[in-house]
Amino acid sequence: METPSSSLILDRETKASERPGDHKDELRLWLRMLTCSTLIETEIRNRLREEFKTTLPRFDLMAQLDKTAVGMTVGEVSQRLMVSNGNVTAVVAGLVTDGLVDKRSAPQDRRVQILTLTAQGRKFFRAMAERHEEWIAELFVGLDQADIAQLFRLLGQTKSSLHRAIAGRTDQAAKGDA
Amino acid sequence: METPSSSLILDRETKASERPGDHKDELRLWLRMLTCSTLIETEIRNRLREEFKTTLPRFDLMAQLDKTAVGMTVGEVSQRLMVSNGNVTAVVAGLVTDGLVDKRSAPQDRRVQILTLTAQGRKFFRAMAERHEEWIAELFVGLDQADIAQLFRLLGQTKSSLHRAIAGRTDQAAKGDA
DNA sequence: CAAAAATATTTCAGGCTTAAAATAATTTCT
DNA sequence: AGAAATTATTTTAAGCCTGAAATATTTTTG
Repeated sequence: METPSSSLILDRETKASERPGDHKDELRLWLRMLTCSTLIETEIRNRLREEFKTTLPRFDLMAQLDKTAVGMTVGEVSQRLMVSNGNVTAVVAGLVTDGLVDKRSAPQDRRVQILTLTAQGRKFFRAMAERHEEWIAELFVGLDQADIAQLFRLLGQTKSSLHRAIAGRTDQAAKGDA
Repeated sequence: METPSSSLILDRETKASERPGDHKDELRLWLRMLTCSTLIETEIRNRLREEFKTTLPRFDLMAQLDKTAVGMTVGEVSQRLMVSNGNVTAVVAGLVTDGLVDKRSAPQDRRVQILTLTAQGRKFFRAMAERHEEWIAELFVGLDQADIAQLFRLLGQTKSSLHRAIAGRTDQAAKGDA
């Protein structure tokens, strides 16, 4: 039950906590995050094209393969990159054609394809990775160490929140299907 | 010239400020931001498909048109969404087919195409926008008001830094071309 | 052991996206 | 006015990406 005066106050100073159902702050936050991501991604795409004549999906895929000595399966890569299997298949096809990636079925389980960087691929990737790291640093140059640490921490919280919310909904959907 | 002892210290406690040329923190920050963006975007895509049988590019385009009463040109939309003109042309084509968007050349300048939401389009978009806002709030539920404000502020700084860095490089490239 | 279930990948159809070239219309310059 | 430059959009070719269906292989089960 509200008194008349409290709803007058509500009209004049609208704090988020006093407006159930309003989530404009979260929305603005998301839009700003998306703007930042898009700006960075577009810039990196442009530089990869200009300086290395390649694409971001190819760079990302090679980055995964560079992390391992023994190679990685299609499924592993698709999970880590958060893209579909079919997409990995397609991008790998291009990289194999260019001699940057090697693909062979595992001897003990012929369903599985093992992907590795070729010597040429590894060398090429390492050169790109070095430049890539410099580009990123250049883009974040307006933030000092403390800002970076804080932002990293807050995005860590965000990531946890996202995983919980998404897992929660996925579970519900699965229950509904059963 | 370094004394032997100072390089020993450098080996043992590697602070970023003591390692010129190392930018691992910025890289980790970018990867975490990308993870968050990708998780949110994928989840929103899934929900738009399931609940409204539509796509994120269509939603984003309609969101721009919903902001104006008089309509928007193809160029304006492409600039705001940070996508190519050709892309807007293609997505609009689908929306026009579905009766959600109206497209007509401006009477005073026949190069220009004016895009507006149809009545049906506006109604459909508003329904989606309401759900969309709820979804975003749900995803960020693990952050309190202070976290959101702080993250928003830091992303604002990031955005400025990006604009400066990108403008700087674009200028240089233009100078090189001249 | 053979059928059924599970797993890993590929194929397919359809939509998104871009850069560059082409088209169309307007504005500027002489 | 007429040529040249500019502006707005579309087209095109190529690559990325997805979900769903298909294929191939291995594991589980009866």
